[in-house]
Amino acid sequence: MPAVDTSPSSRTYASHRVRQRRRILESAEKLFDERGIDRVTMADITLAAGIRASTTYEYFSNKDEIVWAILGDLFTSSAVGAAQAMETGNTALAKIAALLEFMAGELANEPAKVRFVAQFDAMYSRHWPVERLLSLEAKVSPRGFQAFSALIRDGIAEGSLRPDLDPDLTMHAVINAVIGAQRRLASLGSRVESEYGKPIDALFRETIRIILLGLRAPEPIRATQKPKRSQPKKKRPS
Amino acid sequence: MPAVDTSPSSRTYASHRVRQRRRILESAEKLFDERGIDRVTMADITLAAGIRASTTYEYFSNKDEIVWAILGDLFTSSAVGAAQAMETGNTALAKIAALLEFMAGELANEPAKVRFVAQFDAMYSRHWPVERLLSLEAKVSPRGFQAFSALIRDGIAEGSLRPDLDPDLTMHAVINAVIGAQRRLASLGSRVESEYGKPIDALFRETIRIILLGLRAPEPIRATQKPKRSQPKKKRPS
Amino acid sequence: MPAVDTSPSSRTYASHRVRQRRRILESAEKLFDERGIDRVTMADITLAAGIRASTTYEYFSNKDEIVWAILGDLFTSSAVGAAQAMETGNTALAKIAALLEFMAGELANEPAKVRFVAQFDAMYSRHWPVERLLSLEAKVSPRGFQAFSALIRDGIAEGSLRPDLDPDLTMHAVINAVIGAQRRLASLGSRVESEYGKPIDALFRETIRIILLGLRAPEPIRATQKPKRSQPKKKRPS
Amino acid sequence: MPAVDTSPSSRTYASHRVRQRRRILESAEKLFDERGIDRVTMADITLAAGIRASTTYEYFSNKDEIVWAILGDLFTSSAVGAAQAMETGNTALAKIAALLEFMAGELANEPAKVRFVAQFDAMYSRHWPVERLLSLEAKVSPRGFQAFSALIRDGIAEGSLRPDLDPDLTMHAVINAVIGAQRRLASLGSRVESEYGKPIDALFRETIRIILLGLRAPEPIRATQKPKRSQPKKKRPS
DNA sequence: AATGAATGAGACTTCATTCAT
DNA sequence: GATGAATGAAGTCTCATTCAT
Repeated sequence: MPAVDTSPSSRTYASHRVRQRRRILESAEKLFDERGIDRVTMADITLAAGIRASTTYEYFSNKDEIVWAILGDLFTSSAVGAAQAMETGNTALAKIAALLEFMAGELANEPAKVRFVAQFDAMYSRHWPVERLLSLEAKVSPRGFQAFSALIRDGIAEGSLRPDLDPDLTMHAVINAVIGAQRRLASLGSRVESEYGKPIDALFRETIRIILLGLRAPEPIRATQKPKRSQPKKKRPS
Repeated sequence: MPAVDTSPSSRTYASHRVRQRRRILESAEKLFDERGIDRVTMADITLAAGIRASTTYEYFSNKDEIVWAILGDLFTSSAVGAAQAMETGNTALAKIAALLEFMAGELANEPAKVRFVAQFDAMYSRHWPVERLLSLEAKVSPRGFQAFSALIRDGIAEGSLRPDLDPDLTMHAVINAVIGAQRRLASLGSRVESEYGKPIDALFRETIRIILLGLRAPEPIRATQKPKRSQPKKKRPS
Repeated sequence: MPAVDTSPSSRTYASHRVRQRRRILESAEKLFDERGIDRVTMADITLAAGIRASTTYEYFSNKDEIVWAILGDLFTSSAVGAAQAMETGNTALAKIAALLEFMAGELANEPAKVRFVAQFDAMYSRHWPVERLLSLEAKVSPRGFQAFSALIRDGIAEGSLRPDLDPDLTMHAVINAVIGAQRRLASLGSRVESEYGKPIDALFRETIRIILLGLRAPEPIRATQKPKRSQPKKKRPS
Repeated sequence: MPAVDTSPSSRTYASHRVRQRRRILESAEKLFDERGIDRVTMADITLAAGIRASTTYEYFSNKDEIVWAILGDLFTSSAVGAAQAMETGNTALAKIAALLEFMAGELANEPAKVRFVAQFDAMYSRHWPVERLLSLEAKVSPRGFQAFSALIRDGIAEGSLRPDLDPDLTMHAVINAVIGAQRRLASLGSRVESEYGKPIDALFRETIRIILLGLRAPEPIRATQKPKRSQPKKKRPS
């Protein structure tokens, strides 16, 4: 991407195309969230974008391409954010905490995006061409999930994580659970508060806290000393 | 399938009706899982059930009714199973463990059912009449979620759960996370193994283990003794 | 019709059949009026009659037969009433007045019946087998419309009707106009009052009055002078 | 039809659209007349118009819209014609005569249009949204029916109409009767001649003649003698 | 006599997509 | 590059009617 004259110079064909494309994607994303992907028609999308249905085909060859494009954007920004978040931690536990915290942020700030991926997972992930999904994920987290095993191993070695964790299993399980929780909360939306009586964010952060408690090494140091006072001081990790 | 006309007294209109209804629901459930609810047509369902499209309307007034009927059955059997499971535990922690274990069983034995509910949550729960959902849930768990708060309180009192848990929050967070994890694994299906390299069941049980570790009171006994030997003995809860 | 045990003895098959048949016809007539003949389904009719759709076919071989049956009843009772009414008059003018008055009564007392025939005229009379219609009408007014010509001739002779009327045309024109007016008022129903600001009955009687004024021989009193030359000169207005 | 692409500037999208729309309406009108509104399907209409069923929905969002469009056209052209006709008369009686004559012309020249409105009145006017009907009528005859009262009053004042007419009632009654007669004759169509033995036009004109005779002031000329006592005595016949 | 069940035939409508302008 | 028009293919649902019980 060598300085595509994105925003500034705007009289070019190229920049116009980019803008139109973005408008279509934004309309689509909004509608997909409001009504569900399968309940949105091409006409809905394009009208909301202020163009005519047939024009859309100048930008996307069909509806699926729109879904893929949105998905790609979402994956990318998620992956970038997650990677950045993990850089902030010192210990393995802190890295994991930062990752989960990043996901809490996504849920709080961009629930629509989370819902979109939730839809995709539930409805399409099993039916759409696997190769394409894989290539999307590969682009996003190049080294795949191998890094996770190393992370757990590091944490055990440095003493921030429980020693009895399975390096090849734990992190996948944690990620899956947290993503699952995040998407479920996003999907239920306002129904969460009306049914559970608690704000979404509080629920999600409690989930994170419990999971981190489950990962953390059980008081390795303090064990030799007076364990009594230990808990009261404890604050939510993260 | 030797005895064809099983079920209640056959040959009656009523029993025939029940059987036909069941056939339709089974066909529908299978197809919904295979293709996604919105990608299944009434004609698909009825042909799979061995009847003609118009006949279906003698049993269900429209497609949504079929979805609701399946959903109702699923909710009911889940709720019954969950309640039974929880009766087996002595401590609060054991009850919770039994509940989560029940969900692991669902995932392992009836992934299609789990996937169906996952679809519903992601696609329809926000768009379908709320009242109906609520009445369904009310029928299923009459006392709603109040019991959860009491459970946590009991656990703290009896010493099986961490004392710093929030009785009104924790259990909701746990349930949400575990349901989220369960449904996500069910939705991803075989992709889990090909991407994570681990069987679904192992991942889910690891999730359960970590969460229970996070809930459990931190080694109240060990504090007075030699902590060294403690972990080796530890077994997965459940 | 040799004393068919219609109402009294009611345990017979025959009487049961007659009652069921009547219930079907009554339900149908009501619904036809409420929704329009083509908008009523067999299921509607039979459910309203408290029987099941398939049972209807024990009484009427199809929907059209129901329409014909209702139509036949209506024609018959109208024809009988009209004939009776006309017997009351002494002069031709009085007979005609009595006939029109009878139609005012129908409109006031049985608007639903009038509307039904209006529907039939507008929608079906041109499309349904003509022979059947004719045979229905023949049964109803055996001598057809020939009697009308004689009536006008009598009226002219006796001096109650204008001498310049065309015996073979006038009465048909009058009947057509009055039936047209009657059915239109019945069809418009409550819209008449809200648009014209006058009750249906008042409008219809004014119509009758004007027509009778148009038919009546002009000023029998004036006969004191020279009546001979007056009418011959008259020409059609307009 | 030499010049095919008549109408406004052809070749434009707009003009094409107008032409297509007209073709659809013409096909529909024809079929509605031939078979009855409810017996005509969208497919019938579109095929008759030389397009495909789905194309119709580019022009009318459903069948009802087609009916309304036709109705609107018919109302408008009728109202315009009626207004023009009434301008030709000098006296009130002449105006009324001109109006009725205009309706005779409609019946003779455009029976299909008359039949369409007859159908609508009988079948739909009571069931379709009243507001829409009213707005249609309002557009057509802005001053509504108030003008009619004035007309009768004028006629009485100038001596062309009977002095004992009710200004607020008579004209409504006349219009209703004549419309009723007109539509009935149109609806019965060829059955009129075969049953009554008289051509439609003759019957309708006889109706007009009688009504006008009923409205006209009785023999103003004969006033050469003693006119004073004649009218006051007159009472409603019947 | 009554009716539950079944269904063929179709009606209306939607929508992604193509194509000529 | 944009778009009006057109449409095939499908989908949901309705209903008069038949038939076995």
